[in-house]
Amino acid sequence: MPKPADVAATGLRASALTDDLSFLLARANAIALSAGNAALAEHGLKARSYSVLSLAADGAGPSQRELAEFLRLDPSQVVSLVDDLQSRGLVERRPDPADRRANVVIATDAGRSLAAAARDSARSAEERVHAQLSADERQTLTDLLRALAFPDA
Amino acid sequence: MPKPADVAATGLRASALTDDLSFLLARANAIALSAGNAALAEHGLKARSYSVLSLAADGAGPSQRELAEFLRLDPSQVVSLVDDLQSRGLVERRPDPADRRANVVIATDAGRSLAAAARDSARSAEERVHAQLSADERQTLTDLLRALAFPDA
DNA sequence: TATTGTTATACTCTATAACTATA
DNA sequence: TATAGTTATAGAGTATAACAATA
Repeated sequence: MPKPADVAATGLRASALTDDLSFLLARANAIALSAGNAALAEHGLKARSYSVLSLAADGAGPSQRELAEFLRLDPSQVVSLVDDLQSRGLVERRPDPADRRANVVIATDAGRSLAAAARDSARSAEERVHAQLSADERQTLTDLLRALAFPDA
Repeated sequence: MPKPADVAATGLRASALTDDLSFLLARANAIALSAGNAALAEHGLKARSYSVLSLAADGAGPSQRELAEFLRLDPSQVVSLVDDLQSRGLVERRPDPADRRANVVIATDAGRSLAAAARDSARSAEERVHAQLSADERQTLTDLLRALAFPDA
């Protein structure tokens, strides 16, 4: 006998929203986000700060404007995310020699090792959340989502 | 020659995040959400209020608790969403005869026709956003996302 | 003139706890 | 004792505008 929660959900699962790609995207994202945030919490990170740290650790040396664009954040939000990471000694701001208006954000050694540890936590949480998909299905999903996430590619 | 915006994104597109299912989910959702909200604005709705109205119009007669669960919202958030829709004459709260603690939320005639109009707007916006996917790919994506969105199904 | 980063501000969303009425 | 709805409130996230430094 299903719990009340399941019964309730079952009743609405025949609704039109269940075929709505945007709704499914929102719900799947909410589930992944809360699992991800829970997994990252032990490292003092959230999805946002993790993604900034991860990009800074990747060696591409992104400017804050590039981070804002890639993560779909307002530049002012990037300021406070980088402030936080910098105050914890995880990233540095370096003036871009080619454009002195711009700050290049680079992970410190501590930042790189935290990013690696956080990535492991995030990945194992993700595997738990997506356990009902086969490896093939997960790959297909990743490719399709990438097409939506980067339409101009 | 690509615009600076494209160049910037291209630089980061080789990053590890680009293979991260949770990140792609977040970015695709952000894109779909902003397109959806823009399309729904002409009806005085947002994604949240639209989904509540849509479920109320579907005839299943959900309680507020069922709505909260299905939409992954806190019950107190559902209160204000229903308050707003009710004040505009789009839904009614009816006490559930079987459990007088519970309110069943049902769309009025005006609510049903607004829901239908809003759904058309939302769907054509969605088609624009997802134009680079074939019908087959979109169906595959919908099925895979449904598995993530409703893991217990 | 336009752009990068920054600050300030207001607004929305989210999470929590407490209360009431029913069960 | 537990649950549905409600209220209040604080915190996080989001959006906007304005400014200094630089292009």
